[in-house]
Amino acid sequence: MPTRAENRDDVTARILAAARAQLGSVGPQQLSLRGVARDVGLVSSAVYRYFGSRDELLTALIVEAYDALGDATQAAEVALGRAGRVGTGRYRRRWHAICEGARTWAVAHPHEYALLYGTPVPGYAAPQATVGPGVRVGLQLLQVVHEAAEQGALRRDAVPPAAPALRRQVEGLGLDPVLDGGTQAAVFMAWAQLFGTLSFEVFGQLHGGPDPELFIDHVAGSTADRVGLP
Amino acid sequence: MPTRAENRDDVTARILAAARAQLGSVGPQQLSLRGVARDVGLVSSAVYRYFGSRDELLTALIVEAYDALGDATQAAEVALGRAGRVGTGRYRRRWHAICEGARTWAVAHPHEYALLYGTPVPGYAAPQATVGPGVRVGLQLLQVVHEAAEQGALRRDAVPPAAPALRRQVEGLGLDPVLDGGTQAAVFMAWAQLFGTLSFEVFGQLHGGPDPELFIDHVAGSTADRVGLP
DNA sequence: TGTACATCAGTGAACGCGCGTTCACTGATGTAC
DNA sequence: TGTACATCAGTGAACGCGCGTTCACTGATGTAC
Repeated sequence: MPTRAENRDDVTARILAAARAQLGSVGPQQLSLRGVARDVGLVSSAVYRYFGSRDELLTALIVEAYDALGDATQAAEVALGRAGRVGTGRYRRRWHAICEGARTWAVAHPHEYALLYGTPVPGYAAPQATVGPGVRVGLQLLQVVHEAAEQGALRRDAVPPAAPALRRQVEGLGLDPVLDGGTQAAVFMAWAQLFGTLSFEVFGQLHGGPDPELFIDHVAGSTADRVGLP
Repeated sequence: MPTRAENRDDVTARILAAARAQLGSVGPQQLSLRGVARDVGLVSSAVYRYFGSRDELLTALIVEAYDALGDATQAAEVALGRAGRVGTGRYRRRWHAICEGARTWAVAHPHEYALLYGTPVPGYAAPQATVGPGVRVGLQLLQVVHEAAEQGALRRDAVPPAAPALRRQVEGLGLDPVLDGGTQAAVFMAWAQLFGTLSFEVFGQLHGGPDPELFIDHVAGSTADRVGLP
């Protein structure tokens, strides 16, 4: 006999699952609260016991999706095992694992990807709660470079020089006390490169261009160079 | 006294203008045929004399927007005048002009930008007509590199090496007979980097990150390096 | 130049749809004494 | 342990909305002879 609280958690999870499933076949803008309610077997108004509005449901989905993506890339890194911890090129292997893990997730979940990196849902203002999960992959990339720098392994000469104004501005963000602004800017660039590439693939801009699988590997390798990974 | 054909062109243009204007305040998915009709001062069914369906109207808008973007970047290049034709760094100046022209347009027309590079409109399959206009900026970037190569000015040692499989695949696309696959792959990367960066800015992912204006300059410079521009 | 007919733009009503959200309600689950 | 009351999940009807598209129509613009 489930307690009330247990039941509540269960139904909440089922609503989210149904919403996630709906994103499997339809874009974020099309996601309808009534449709979700139907799939769960609830009357539409019942959903309001769990989420105050459609926007709240969307926020929960966004956080969930960011976390799923972050989990995927983290798992890809962890899956390297020893190869990610020791030996020449361990930083590059981790970097590659993150990039390819992100691609795998994006291709497998195009609508969830669109929810995160596509056109913002209109009238929806991303609340603070989505910021943290939203930068997980970026921080993960930064972390690899950070560790390489701590080990003195970073090849700073491979990092493209940045204008002083940009360096100062980026350093002012206080993201990483170890890395200079130019290197941090390179990580930002790599981050935008990664998701730009994924968006091109998922949104169909790469049609008639390079093969996505070969291409992401090339992208990972080139960006690894430019952030100075050995 | 306008002839019938003139009138038709005029009304078609007014419908498109109203749709474009609607994109100024609302995303592509929200764009409604009835709303457009209202703005033009027509009854909704009258629009069907000009566009067979909402999708046809969308297609026309997409082509128009791609062309507006392409015109903007081309104009930015042309505005360089002599500086874009002679002297050391002329290729880099053109490359910068294109990147910054694209950013200016994107920031000024966020919803049109979203129409082109955001989440694809659901149920809408981009027809052939959008392919040509859709690659204008990419081809423009390629052209700069192509000309540099023809003048023997390209620094191929600055281009990151690409895996043979990718080189072959890209060369098989038959886009440019002068440039090797590795260089073409670098142009593709730069292209994805540019629009990845713009999407991050327009869609709000760059919040709390690098200053967009400083950043796009850095992006343009770094990508110019990596495609081998002198 | 004038007439007869065809073409076409625009109207207004209607169809059928799905949406988010509110509200008064019922009945079951939990809590306090 | 039993009773009285409070909390809460879920119901079903309703509100008001805007949407894309179809259709028979009117009246004006064009064309052929």
